[in-house]
Amino acid sequence: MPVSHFIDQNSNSCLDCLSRKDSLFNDLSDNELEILDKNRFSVFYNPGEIICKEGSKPLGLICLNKGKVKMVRRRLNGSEQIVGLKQSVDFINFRALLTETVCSSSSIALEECSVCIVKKKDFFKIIKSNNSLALKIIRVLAESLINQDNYFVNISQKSIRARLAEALLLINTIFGKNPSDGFLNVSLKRSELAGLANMSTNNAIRVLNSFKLDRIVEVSNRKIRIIDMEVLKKISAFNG
Amino acid sequence: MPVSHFIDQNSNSCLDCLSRKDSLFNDLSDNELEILDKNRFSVFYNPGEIICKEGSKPLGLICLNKGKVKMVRRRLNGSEQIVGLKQSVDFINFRALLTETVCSSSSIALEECSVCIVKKKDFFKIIKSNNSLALKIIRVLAESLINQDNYFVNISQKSIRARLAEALLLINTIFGKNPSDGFLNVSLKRSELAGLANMSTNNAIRVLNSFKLDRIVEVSNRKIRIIDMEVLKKISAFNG
DNA sequence: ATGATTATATGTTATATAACATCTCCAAAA
DNA sequence: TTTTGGAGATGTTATATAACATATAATCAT
Repeated sequence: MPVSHFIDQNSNSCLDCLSRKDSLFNDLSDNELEILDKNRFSVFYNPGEIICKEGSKPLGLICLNKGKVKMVRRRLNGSEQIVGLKQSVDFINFRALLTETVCSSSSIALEECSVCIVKKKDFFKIIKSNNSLALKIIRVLAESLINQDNYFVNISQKSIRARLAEALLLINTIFGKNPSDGFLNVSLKRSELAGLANMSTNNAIRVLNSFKLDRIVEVSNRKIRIIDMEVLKKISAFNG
Repeated sequence: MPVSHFIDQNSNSCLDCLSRKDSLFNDLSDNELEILDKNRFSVFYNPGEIICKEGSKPLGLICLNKGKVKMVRRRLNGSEQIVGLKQSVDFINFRALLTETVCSSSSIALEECSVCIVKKKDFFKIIKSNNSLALKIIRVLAESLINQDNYFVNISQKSIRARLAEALLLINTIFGKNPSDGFLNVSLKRSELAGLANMSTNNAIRVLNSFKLDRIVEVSNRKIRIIDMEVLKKISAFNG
């Protein structure tokens, strides 16, 4: 499988990485970037491949430069629960790195992905000396706590209908839509929608079809287009 | 209601606050402590009183010196969901402070409580200049993300029986038991147990009674003693 | 292309949990 | 004392969602 068409963009150096501008590293000094860069390496993943597995410890700071990733944990019954979606330029399995514990979820490529891996030691060296970076990380972590909180409300309080609506809105927010045809910018199986909205695959299929009948979304295989965003928001908010 | 019996301990100065030793502030310099102390004030709360309300912004850094607190959010149907338990020396509504957003849950005193409130500006001044404190906060936040993650698994994957078992174990972990008689060190209504384990009050009552019949716990009104910790752990782990 | 495998669709049934309805008990107020 | 109200207990019913079964369609490997 060809992956070479996006090797060039990130593999030279952190200093001229285009993705860096949108990351937590946007205002590091050249000196700091050189430290991060020294032991850095890039890895490419094909769709479905595991980047970092639940239960293992991350090799280093994993920076998703290109592609889309799902964060997955296995349920007690064996099915998969999707606890997050990542795109460039997100850090992956970041909490596990910071706490030096095992990952509570696996990161799995949804499409061709390119990641950079920075040595843990190098990363810690920077945050130990760069207070403004540390403050940024605090803010990001605190924000993701709030996100998780909202996620929690969805799962614990809302009906499957509201949850699926929420899941579609989340996909729209994170991955966006194709500007030309308006379809959501990612291809997910029904079982993945189910994992994201925390319900059985069966119910994800049924609810999605009911949205389709109600002309709230357009569905053709795995391509989904949101027709009526407002109604979807109402459904997700009020269990409608 | 008399509260004066514990005023003395914390109201003098951050420098000689006994609780500080167990907090994130344990190795601040005297100079830094003086900054925190300058605009600090203490507040006492009676059981049931709201310390900081969901939807509001915290006045400053709220440091729980004494007493027990529940973190509560109101459900869509009006009932209360308990999203956390706090004891001394925890910071309360800390995320909202860090992100300067509104609180996603209310902090409510479970018994007589004493809190110190440090001016937001003073707190930020310290973390901006003290990198090792910033790193500690990063770690604490990352750890609470992991906690929330586990909480999430409970609520979304386990049966009510497993969830109630988990709730009892959590209470035991956070508040501990009375050394003399072994009863859990807090008095909660059935509806509060229900809120913590995310189920209807009815079901909390029923499941607790079934635990009692099975001789897993001893219950007398709101006093609960865990008899068989191992069985409780099994139930919470395997939906037993 | 063709068969094999996996995903999707849809009807039916089972089940966990919430909701409702009483009833009792206890504590605080009158 | 009586009264009142909230908490707890317990039986019954309703309902949302999962589980199962089977058929069809789509995707993948050969």
